[in-house]
Amino acid sequence: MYSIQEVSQRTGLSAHTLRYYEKEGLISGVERTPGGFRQYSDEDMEALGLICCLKNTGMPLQEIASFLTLTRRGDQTLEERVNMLRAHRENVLTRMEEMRRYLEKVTWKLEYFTRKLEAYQNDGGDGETR
Amino acid sequence: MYSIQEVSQRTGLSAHTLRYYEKEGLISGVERTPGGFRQYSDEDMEALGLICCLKNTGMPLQEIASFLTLTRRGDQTLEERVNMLRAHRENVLTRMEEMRRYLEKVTWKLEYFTRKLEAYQNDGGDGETR
DNA sequence: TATTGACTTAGAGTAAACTTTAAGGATTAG
DNA sequence: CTAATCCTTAAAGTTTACTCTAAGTCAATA
Repeated sequence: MYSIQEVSQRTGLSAHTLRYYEKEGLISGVERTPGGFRQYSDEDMEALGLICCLKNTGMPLQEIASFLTLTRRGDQTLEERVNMLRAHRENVLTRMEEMRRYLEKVTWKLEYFTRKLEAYQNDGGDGETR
Repeated sequence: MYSIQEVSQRTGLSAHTLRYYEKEGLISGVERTPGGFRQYSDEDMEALGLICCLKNTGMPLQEIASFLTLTRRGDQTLEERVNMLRAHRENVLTRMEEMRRYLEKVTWKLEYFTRKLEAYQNDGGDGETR
């Protein structure tokens, strides 16, 4: 079992954010000490791993919350979850491909500017304030 | 010369967004008709192309604005611009690699759930509400 | 000429994902 | 025991990037 601080360090999410995620329904059923402190189980950590994974590939928190709500409803929601993941995966692949194309253009621009800079420097643009 | 509607269609940015970008200093010096309507030149279109490119690779609008402000100051800012682009390119590459790793994990999860779903369906989970 | 529809501005409103604040209760090192 | 630290909730505030509204101006057409 892990305290909220430990979980924060392991996941890179702030304690604030962890509570926020709980409020938003991303995680639920986190155990508490008699004093009311959160105690995260390994299962919770597992779920948080998936949350980060989906978040970092651009899934909105609301959709992540839906996904994890389905997970809690058990195997009868497997098909829906598979569909969600499949759609998400396609989206990510599309975005990555788009990104790759845009990055190519950035690379060309960079090369163009680099050549232009060299020309400018060789041409006496350096420090010559005459 | 293009009207704001034409530019909107060509760039995929709404007319609202185009005016917003102007207000935020991303573009400037857009010509006007006697009546005050915006008339975008090919140069403006060129700049908008770069803006979209940088935006779609995740550069914040503020930074894009800085970049284009430097561009307007001319060749003496070439070095700074090259540095910005280089740094941006590195960031994008890093993010893409991170993305790739996260997507891999999503793919595993998807495969795992798919197998689990098949097992569930073959096991009579289909419509049997008994 | 009248009307439709696109354009103008300033400024308010929205959505997502936090982040901070306020006010106070619990736990632990010394 | 007590100070320091960590925890609690509810709610307000922040940032980014739009998006919309209101009130009015301009242009083309029937």
